[in-house]
Amino acid sequence: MKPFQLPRATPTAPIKTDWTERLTECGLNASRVSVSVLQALERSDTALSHADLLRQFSADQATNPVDKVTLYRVLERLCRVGLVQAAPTTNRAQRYLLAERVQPCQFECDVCHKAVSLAVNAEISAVFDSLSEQLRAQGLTHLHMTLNAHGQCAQCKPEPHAKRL
Amino acid sequence: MKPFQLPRATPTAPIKTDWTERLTECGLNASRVSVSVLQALERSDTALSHADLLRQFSADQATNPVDKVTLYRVLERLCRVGLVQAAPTTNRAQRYLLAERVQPCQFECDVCHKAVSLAVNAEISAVFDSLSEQLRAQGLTHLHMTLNAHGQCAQCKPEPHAKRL
DNA sequence: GGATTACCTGCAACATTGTTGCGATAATCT
DNA sequence: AGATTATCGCAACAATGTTGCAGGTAATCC
Repeated sequence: MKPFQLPRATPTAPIKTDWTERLTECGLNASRVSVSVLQALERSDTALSHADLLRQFSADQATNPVDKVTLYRVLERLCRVGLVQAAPTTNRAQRYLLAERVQPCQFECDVCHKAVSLAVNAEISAVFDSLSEQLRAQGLTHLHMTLNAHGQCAQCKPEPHAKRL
Repeated sequence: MKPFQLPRATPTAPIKTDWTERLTECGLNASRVSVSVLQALERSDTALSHADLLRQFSADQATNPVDKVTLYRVLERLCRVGLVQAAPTTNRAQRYLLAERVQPCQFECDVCHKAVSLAVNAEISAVFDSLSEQLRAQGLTHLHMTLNAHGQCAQCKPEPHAKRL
């Protein structure tokens, strides 16, 4: 199984990166680990897994050690308040990215787990908007919305009626 | 954390349930475990996890024993050929259902992982169709497409500017 | 129909990912 | 500064998924 990599995130607007203030606004403490995680996600082009983040932190272990359990809890908190978004993959590895950078439309290969971003046109935006409304009407706080396609990429495509694979 | 439950699947058309034939068409053997899994998914109203299926099979262990590794591999095969669909959740537990029963639009609460199905209207169908085309153009075999919204349900909604949660 | 080949199954051991409990520490409030 | 409460870190654990390999079963070839 080839490694999974989310495509580059392309933020549409500049992100407010005063993490101390944003954490406070969300009712969280501006703690060392929380801020470090947000900064790491901000620096990264791609969505990062728990393991990725842990690796980064263990690199400068002397200056900024982070426990794995703490990291899980920080990520859970950041997701809960909506600053960060978890992107589940069929890979079973959770990946995290700043909520502002969520990719709305993606294709993921069920075999190799490669991801491809799809173009977002006006129709899709309209659908997202109308669904947002439907969600609010049902008392659901909608933090983000994604459209995911699954299947096989060109490399992994099976011959449909071959006797065997 | 409350247990996660996918909503009832509502197939739009009757499913062709001659699993032996369908497996053969896909280039797979109509083996005991494969057929059992497909039948179990067919019987079930909801998407089933690997653990759910294993529990079912161990109930009639004498007649139909299934190894957990075999089950993982069967599910992987069925997903690969597109008969079955894996539905990843933010829960980290993979759930499986017949591809024909995939729910296209869902909301999942990031806190309690409860899922709610959303109405599919003509606009959404149109978007799905246009994306299907875009996928084919890129050499991607599109087996299914889902629109997922995440956030907090009414029960789990945080007070936005409260001092603490 | 028997040999060959590819597919499928089961067991054991292992790897990865995430969780719980609890005492210690650090951030925030007054 | 002192009280209060969120956050952190460690250890142990739980759940989920994977690899390697030996053997079994089904499909194909001659």
